[in-house]
Amino acid sequence: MDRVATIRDVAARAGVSIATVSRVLNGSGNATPETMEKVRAAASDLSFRPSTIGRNLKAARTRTVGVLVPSLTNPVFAESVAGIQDAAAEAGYSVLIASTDYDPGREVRAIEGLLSNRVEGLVLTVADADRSGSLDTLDEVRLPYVLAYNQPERVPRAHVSVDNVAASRAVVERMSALGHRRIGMIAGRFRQSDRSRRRHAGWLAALGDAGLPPGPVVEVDFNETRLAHRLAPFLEGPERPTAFFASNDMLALATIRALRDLGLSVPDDVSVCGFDGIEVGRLMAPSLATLVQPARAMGATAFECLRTGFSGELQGRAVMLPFTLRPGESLGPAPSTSSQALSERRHTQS
Amino acid sequence: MDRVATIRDVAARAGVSIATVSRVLNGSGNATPETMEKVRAAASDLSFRPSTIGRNLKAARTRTVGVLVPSLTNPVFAESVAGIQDAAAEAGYSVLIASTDYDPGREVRAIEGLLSNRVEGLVLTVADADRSGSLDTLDEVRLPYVLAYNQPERVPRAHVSVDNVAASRAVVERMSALGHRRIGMIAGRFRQSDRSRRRHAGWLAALGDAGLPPGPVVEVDFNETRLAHRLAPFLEGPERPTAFFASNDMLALATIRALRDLGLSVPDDVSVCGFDGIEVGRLMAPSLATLVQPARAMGATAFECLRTGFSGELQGRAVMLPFTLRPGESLGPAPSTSSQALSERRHTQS
DNA sequence: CGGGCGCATGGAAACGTTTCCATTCTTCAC
DNA sequence: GTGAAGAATGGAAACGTTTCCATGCGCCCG
Repeated sequence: MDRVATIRDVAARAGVSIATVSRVLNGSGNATPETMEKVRAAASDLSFRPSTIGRNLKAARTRTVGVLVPSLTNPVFAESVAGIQDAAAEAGYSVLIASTDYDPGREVRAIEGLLSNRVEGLVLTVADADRSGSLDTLDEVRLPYVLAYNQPERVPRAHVSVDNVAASRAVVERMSALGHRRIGMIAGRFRQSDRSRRRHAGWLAALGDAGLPPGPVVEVDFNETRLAHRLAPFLEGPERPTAFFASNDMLALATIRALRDLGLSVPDDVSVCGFDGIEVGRLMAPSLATLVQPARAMGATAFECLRTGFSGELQGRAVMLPFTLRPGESLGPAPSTSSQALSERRHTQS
Repeated sequence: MDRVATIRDVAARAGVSIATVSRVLNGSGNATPETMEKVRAAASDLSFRPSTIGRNLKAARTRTVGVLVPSLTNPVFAESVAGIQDAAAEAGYSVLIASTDYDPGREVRAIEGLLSNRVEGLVLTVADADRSGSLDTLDEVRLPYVLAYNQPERVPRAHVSVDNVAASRAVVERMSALGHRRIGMIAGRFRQSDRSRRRHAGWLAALGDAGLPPGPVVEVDFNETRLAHRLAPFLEGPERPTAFFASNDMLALATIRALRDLGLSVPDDVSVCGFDGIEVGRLMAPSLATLVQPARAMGATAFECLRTGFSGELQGRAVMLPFTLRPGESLGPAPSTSSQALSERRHTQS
């Protein structure tokens, strides 16, 4: 009696067959007005909700998509998941979610789980789309998927992203226009992230075009949050960078924090620009200059691609979303007499 | 041929019955070593993954929990979802997620969807746990659920939260100890949020205990991000507050931003303390002082309560998690000669 | 040497739907 | 009035599992 009502209960109460109940409730086939009325009344009395699991079994489709992200606590992924969510709800799909916390073991288990749940497809962001066991598995079982944020270089895989190289160029060009000549980069591990590699490539290319020498590159781990000791070695001497490009916003925030801890002012001594466009960046002081990816649209678009079968026949296709450069107080003009002013201020401050 | 393998395919390939395949793969019942070997080989050849949907239908349990949050893009919810995720993965549960974006219509649809998917229980955060149609629905169908963050006042409902009143008192006591005598509050709409009401109550009580008059209360909408015009009226005159307590961190950030826009310095002119303990608060300048809720543990605990049947017989029970006050640069001592210093600075700045 | 016991295995039902097909009944045209 | 067409409805199969029950077999013990 605590059991939830089944279609059989409804049929019994309405005095019809289960076939009729099904037809009435799904609007398929015809039925007498009074039959429809009886059925609807019975269903409502019992607060009957068709079991999607029974339905799925029969229909061999689940109307469920899987989502796999490295972390929900990074706003850029949270936002993209929200976009997927919106689009999925709109289309009547459910969303089964899993996060990996950058743990390969958890990643394969998560994929196994989603596969067992017979999701119709996946939207996911992996560390390295060129070298991913999980993606190989998906290819093997022929389950459609669309990558978000990833931009595979060698293996053709359906993905939605921004043009990371062009976007990074835009950042560097901006810095260059502001008078910066020595521009460093803080980047996620190249071996672990296709995005980081691409963004580094764009940085390097733009520097070349501008005739500037590449500044220091600091590779850091995803969850590294104390960067002061990593940056300190590069901040001595007259050749020190006046600007840093961070390969994502969390790194940019950590960088700003570290620079402050080291007694430097942002942007007076050193400018910082991030990549992602997280919203909190607007609220802080100094507000974060960043290359904005349309995160919500990224998720929504990825879902839409998936739903419209984009990755079935059209495998390996890519959608590039537009990016914009959001100005912010963390990115200012290069200091004019940088070396003196800086040294003095640091002495008085410490 | 593009079909995924079923247990029947495995049985055929191994030359045994489906019953045997099921037993071997589930480790239930006995089987000859060579039979087990054959079955495992066949399953692996076909990369067979038992369909949880077939399994669920039979077992009448889905090993799936539903999660409903107002928004995934608020870090405090994202973090709690991550905690649920962790605990669920650990326990072999899948997580079906839905977000409402503070839209009641979306909320009921989301609940309907989760119900149809036959989740075994829900962890959710609603606007007002005392007046929620969704919760009434859940009570009606007797589906176990545990609230996270919510702290219902009148209706007994299982929940995991911090003691919002005590926590708010702690904030006010801290402010009072720092010399603040006029303390305002920025709060989410009371009608829409039990948390906001509780935190307001704590604020009020603590002020009373300290013999301080209640400062201005500014009620704002959830997604209101430009607060300058709302705050401006309260920042004139000698009786203006020297500190604001914001009922959540997003509001605190918006408040700091607004104060800066109005030419005030945080914390030299006005202090601000938030509530939630979001991580980004640490990274910004000034770093955010905030009442820290253990968000991840909140999610994990809520899931655990759900799993262990907490809300079945033990309906209406509550778990209170410990909170801490995280100091931050946004909360400093009250300005000594506040009125003169402030007025002058404002004039020179604007 | 025979009876019984226990182990390995298979057959079949059940879970909650949808849907094909068959059946009954109405109705209309000739 | 008769036949056919079509509408309303019901019966039953199917989806992929798990699990109860039955069957067959080998072996041990008396």
